Amino acid sequence: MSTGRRLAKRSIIGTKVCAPGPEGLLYSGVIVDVKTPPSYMSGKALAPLSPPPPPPPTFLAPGEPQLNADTRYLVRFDFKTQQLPMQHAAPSTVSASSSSSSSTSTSPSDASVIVEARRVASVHISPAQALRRNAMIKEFRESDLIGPGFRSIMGIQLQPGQRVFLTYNGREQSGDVVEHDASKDEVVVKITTVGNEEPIELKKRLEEVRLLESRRSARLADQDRDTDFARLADMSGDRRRTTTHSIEVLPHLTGHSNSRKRPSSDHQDYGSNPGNEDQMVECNAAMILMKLHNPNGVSDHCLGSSPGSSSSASWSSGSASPPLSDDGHGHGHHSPNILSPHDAANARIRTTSVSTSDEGIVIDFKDDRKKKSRKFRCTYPNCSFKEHDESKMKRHISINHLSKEEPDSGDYDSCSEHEEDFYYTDDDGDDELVKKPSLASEPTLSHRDMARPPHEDPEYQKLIVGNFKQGRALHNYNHQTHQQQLTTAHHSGGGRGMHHISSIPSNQQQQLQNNNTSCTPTSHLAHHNYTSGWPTSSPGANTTAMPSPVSTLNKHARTSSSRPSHSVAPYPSPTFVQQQQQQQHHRHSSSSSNNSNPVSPVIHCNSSANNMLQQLSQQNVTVTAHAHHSQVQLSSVTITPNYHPTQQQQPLPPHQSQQQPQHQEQQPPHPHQPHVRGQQQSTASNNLVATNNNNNNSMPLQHVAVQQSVGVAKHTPNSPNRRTRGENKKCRKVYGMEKRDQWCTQCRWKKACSRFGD
DNA sequence: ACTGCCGGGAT
DNA sequence: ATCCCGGCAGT
Repeated sequence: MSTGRRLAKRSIIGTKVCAPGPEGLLYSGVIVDVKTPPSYMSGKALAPLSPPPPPPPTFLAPGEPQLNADTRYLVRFDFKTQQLPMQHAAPSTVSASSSSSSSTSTSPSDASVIVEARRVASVHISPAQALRRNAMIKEFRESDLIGPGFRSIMGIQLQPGQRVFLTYNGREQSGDVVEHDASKDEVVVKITTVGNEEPIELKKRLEEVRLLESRRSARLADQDRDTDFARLADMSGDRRRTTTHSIEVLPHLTGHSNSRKRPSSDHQDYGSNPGNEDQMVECNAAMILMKLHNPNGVSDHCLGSSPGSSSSASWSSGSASPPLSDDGHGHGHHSPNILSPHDAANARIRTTSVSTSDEGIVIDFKDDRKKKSRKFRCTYPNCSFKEHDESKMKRHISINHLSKEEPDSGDYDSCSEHEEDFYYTDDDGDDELVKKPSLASEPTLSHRDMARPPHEDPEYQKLIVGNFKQGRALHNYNHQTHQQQLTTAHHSGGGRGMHHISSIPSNQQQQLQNNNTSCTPTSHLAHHNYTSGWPTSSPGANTTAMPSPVSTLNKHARTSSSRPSHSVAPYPSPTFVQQQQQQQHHRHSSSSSNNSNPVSPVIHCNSSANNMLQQLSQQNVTVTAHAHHSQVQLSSVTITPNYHPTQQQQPLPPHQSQQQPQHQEQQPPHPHQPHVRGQQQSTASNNLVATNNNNNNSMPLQHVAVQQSVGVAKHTPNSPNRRTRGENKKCRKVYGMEKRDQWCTQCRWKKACSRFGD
């Protein structure tokens, strides 16, 4: 701002808000100044009459007394003035006069419009300042502003054409309001999705749309961009499809103009790299990865291991937009990621409704030949019915076990209720070897679950958790007869909720997974394969609740410090760990509500780890799970491509250091099972390694290693040796923001305090 | 939400 | 070397 010093972080100045702009629309902007009542003069008279305004209160914290209803906020809109149908003259933008007289009160409100031709009389202006010169500044009352600390979007009547942001497919999309029916709380938003020329219209509730773009770090934005290969592939053309707005967004909105923005070390900033070479490099890398995952060249689900990415990146790159992760059929590998939503949707539906057992990710590797030879086995307790025809199987379940009336159509595939899916399983011969009861539940991860990083979208999680709870509440009903085998000791809602998933129409599941937009289905926590068919599941496998690695992703316990003063908590002994596991077991896995990641239901499942491993094994990845030291909880998961065509994983000795892929001679008929169980039950091991070759096609052996390292000091990849947070007072605390110049240099630089450091 | 501070970019 | 800031992670 006007002071050379950088603003205090919590100064209200710089806050991003939305304010009414031209045509009754709301535009984003930044508070650049606050005028408190004493200095406030009538907005209309402001520009011409007032003397040069006093320097703005630089360190004005929100909530400070002088902020009251009379306070006026100068908001600099993010768009450029030239683009506006407003009438302030462009010349004024270059006038350095502080009394720019060109400002006219053109807005419907009493806010005055001025153009920032600032008191910065200095000769030199930075590019950023130059940019700002084009910005339009208006003055608003507090009540005019929408944003954090001001009004919320609720209660606002959105005008058609209003630019809004919403979460679509797990990522932020901008769109334009087509219509807002406040009475129905329904906002129709038109968005243009990548890879889809046709804008689509979504119905959202008001609370689901945002006026401001999410405040995401440039890095995250990069990550988002960079790892979305579908998007990349589509980016050759016009990257920025803008909709009807003619207002050009300032570059900084899109994260490109920040001169300080560091080019991410692990992510190329394509935004600033118009030549697409880097994109190509990364695309190629992605292709290679995918080939690694599936040497057969069959199009693969991109589980998303971005090259060189850290743990979080690995997952989040899986954030891979929905379209790119779904279809494994027949696209070769030329552009596996480019799918029309239609295709993707079909694939998804197909996956959800057809695959019932060992699929999830796996299904996509199966070719048609495979499918033809499939056999389905009823998993309902005490029923060993087998059937080659899936429809018949469903019919069998429906009629015999679910006591359903036969639907008119008799077409179980198109039936919207897929409860039957829950009670049968793919019974391929080779599957049978693998599926011992102890292994219990089938992989419940559709690869979508794996690919999508819900932690990236808090809204998404919120929604789903909410839905799950809702579902739990709603579904205390007639399924109890089918529950017996689920959990004997603890019959709380978790199991029921899980169970319930089976009755969710696959298209809804898909929609939920995919899109948290309008549809609000009920409970979706788990996948239909949740254990029910496996009454003899071993206790250990059955209830090892493993909280979602995704939700806690990338949280590394800071257990080591370069600081001597830092006391490192003793790691729990392996026994302790086991006790923990058992406790959790006894507490019952219905603690599903504790799990914040309903999207990867495998986590909730019996032997969920195994399932996940199975899934991941198909991806030829190594999963490294770092557990929090005090719980058996995955604190982070690292997935790395791990191609060992001729080797398999072997269980790690408990003391073995983690993150070392272990190998084992290939060829045990069904290797993963005993190993996993052994580990889980007997061992007390901090490491859990599962091997798995349960793939039904003849892919090369792959392995998965999940290493639960309990209590082993882990460092965040980018912050090894991070010192623990000091207990002592820091300059900030001692002096406060007001006396920042009294801080020690380190504190000023956001470094470890050198004055009060511990 | 706030805060400490690391990593790393800019100058 | 200094300044600055994004962002992670602990509280």
